Amino acid sequence: MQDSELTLLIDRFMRRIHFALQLKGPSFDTEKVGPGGGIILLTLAELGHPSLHELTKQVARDKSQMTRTIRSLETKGLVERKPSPDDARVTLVSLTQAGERVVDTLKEVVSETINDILSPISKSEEQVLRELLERALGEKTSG
Amino acid sequence: MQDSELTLLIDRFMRRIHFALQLKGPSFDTEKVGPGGGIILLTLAELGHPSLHELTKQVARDKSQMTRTIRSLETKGLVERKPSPDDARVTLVSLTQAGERVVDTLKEVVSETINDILSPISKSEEQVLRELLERALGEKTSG
DNA sequence: GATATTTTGTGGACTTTGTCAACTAAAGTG
DNA sequence: CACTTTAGTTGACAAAGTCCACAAAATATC
Repeated sequence: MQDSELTLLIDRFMRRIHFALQLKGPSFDTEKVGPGGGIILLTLAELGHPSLHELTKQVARDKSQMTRTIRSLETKGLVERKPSPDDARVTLVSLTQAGERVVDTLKEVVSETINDILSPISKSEEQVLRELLERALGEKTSG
Repeated sequence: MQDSELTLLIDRFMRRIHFALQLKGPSFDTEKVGPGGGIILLTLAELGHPSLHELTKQVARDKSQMTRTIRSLETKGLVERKPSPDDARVTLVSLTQAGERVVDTLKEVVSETINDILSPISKSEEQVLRELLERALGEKTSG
């Protein structure tokens, strides 16, 4: 009944990450993808070659915004789009090699940041945290 | 080294809540405080009579934005501000009775929403989740 | 198989948030 | 008393989110 607390915790957590990354930002975000672009690149690395629609559902953003974000990433040469062979309506999106390099940097910096923030809890607890969130979100628990 | 995943999970989690609340929004957000206002009201309920500065740090938002959000909540009669007796620079903020009623509604709706989202995990696991986040954020673990 | 209806993606217009820098006034500091 | 720091406000601008209408392909319905 007092679970609204959890929302505040999650919100604060995300903002902590956001703030910390913003400080480091200028030094690593050479392509200026920003937080929005970053999350999409990382998600793309996870999904492989999703359609715009799948990507939109996964990151829970508005589809019109997804169109624009992807276009901006495409302009920067970090992302590729090609029509699906199966369905002429859908566009498949994937990382370019340049995009993958950016993802590598992102992963490193984000992991570092998260580690700082999570320093008060142990590695095994961190694993528990991740597992719980995955289950709650209905994602693979197997891996 | 692969902790960037956790960022994506947290982001998705928050967005799930955001989306779900947005659907319910019109039916309960009669004062139109929006997500930003809501988080601040809930935080106020937690903190009591913080200064603007304390509130800003807690929710990790920009101080200029805090000024504006609080003003808009004040205009709606949900929040009160009075100068601190100790320090003429600081403004203390607190909920009005109307504000507390809004908080009650918010808590209820948010809890409901969270419960839906957290249905794949058990109550005790939820407790673990909260405890871990609190520890990570350096908040009271005692209570 | 011509006609709705749904799905996928795009574009425009607008609101809300976020960011940055300048500025006032009160404390604190030497 | 000058000098710096802190709390809060304001303005201008950038980024994200929201809504709505639309086009084209796929699906469903008759």
